[in-house]
Amino acid sequence: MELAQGKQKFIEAWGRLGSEWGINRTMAQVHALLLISPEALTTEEIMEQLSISRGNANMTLRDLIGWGLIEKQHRAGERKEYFYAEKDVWLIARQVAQERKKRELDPVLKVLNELSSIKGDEKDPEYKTFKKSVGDINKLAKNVDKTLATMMKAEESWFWGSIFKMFK
Amino acid sequence: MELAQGKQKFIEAWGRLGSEWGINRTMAQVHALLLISPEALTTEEIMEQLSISRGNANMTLRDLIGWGLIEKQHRAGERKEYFYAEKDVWLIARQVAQERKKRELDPVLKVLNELSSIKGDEKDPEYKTFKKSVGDINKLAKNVDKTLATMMKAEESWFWGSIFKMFK
DNA sequence: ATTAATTTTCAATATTTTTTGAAAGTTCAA
DNA sequence: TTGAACTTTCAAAAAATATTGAAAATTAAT
Repeated sequence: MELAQGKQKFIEAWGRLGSEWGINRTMAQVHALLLISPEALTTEEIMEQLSISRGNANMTLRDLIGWGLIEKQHRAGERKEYFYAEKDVWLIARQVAQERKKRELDPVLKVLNELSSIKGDEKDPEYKTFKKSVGDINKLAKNVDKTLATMMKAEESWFWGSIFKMFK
Repeated sequence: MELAQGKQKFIEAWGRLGSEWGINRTMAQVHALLLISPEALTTEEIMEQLSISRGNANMTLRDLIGWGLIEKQHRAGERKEYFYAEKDVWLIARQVAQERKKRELDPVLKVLNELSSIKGDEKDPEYKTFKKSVGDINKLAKNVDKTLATMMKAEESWFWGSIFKMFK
């Protein structure tokens, strides 16, 4: 396979994966494009390479900055802004984990905790089943939460090293 | 908070989380409803409680069966089908992990492996960056893959026990 | 201050995804 | 076999989400 073809495939695959996981396809594709670009790109170049509009490019780039995945760069004597992607994949993974934890897991944990404190008749099967399921999910979610928090502070080699030692 | 109110909140929260993670909102809500039901429910009851159409209920229930999260039950002398959700949360987590791995992670790993084998000029920054990023993502994805495979076979207490020992 | 380059905004439009509901299909007891 | 109970299908409609593009806002050099 040719490099140019490979790039296309990578951008497509990343976009598909993103949309299956609740991330806007275009956002994943812009990220993919920047990930494999040695140099920072301008909005113009991104628009052209992915055939998207200026408005779309602008909003998507802003979101990616919000996720901490890319940064704006300025060049002396130039008005244009350049965009460059963080290339450290472990850092990216932690960044995404952190954002999704904050935006999605934390709010659910809050609700689960509220729901865990509902009182009722222990003889009522409706109440018992509700309490059991909510309680179990709450415990699982807390474990996930703690693990993510640790992962966010960890070095990649240490993290996977420990995982695989544990699974040996 | 009342139990009835709590149930509503749980169904809503589960639906929201589902849609943020690429799972159809209705599917997550039907699953939530069944999770907190001590008894199996009929299509009719599900339609009514969630205010959804027969067609929607039917398709959603079939999907949930496909994910291995609920099962059909028959009752002697009755024509109607009843639906009952697996209540073991750890089993549910493993089931979901397994399905998503199969449907989404495995295809991406296949593409990444192909892309990793592309040859090119080591002096070309375009090639070098492509190769590095794809290679790094590939490694990370393989680690995730192995960890999920182990999790799928593991007992809950053992799994979290090991995780937290490791992070101590 | 002016202006040309560039970025941002957002109402309108397009696309994708989900849902509906009625018709067709199936099942089984009589 | 018939027909009532129930399930499945799927084309059409609705809802949700993403994208466009042109106008407005911003910026910085002169």
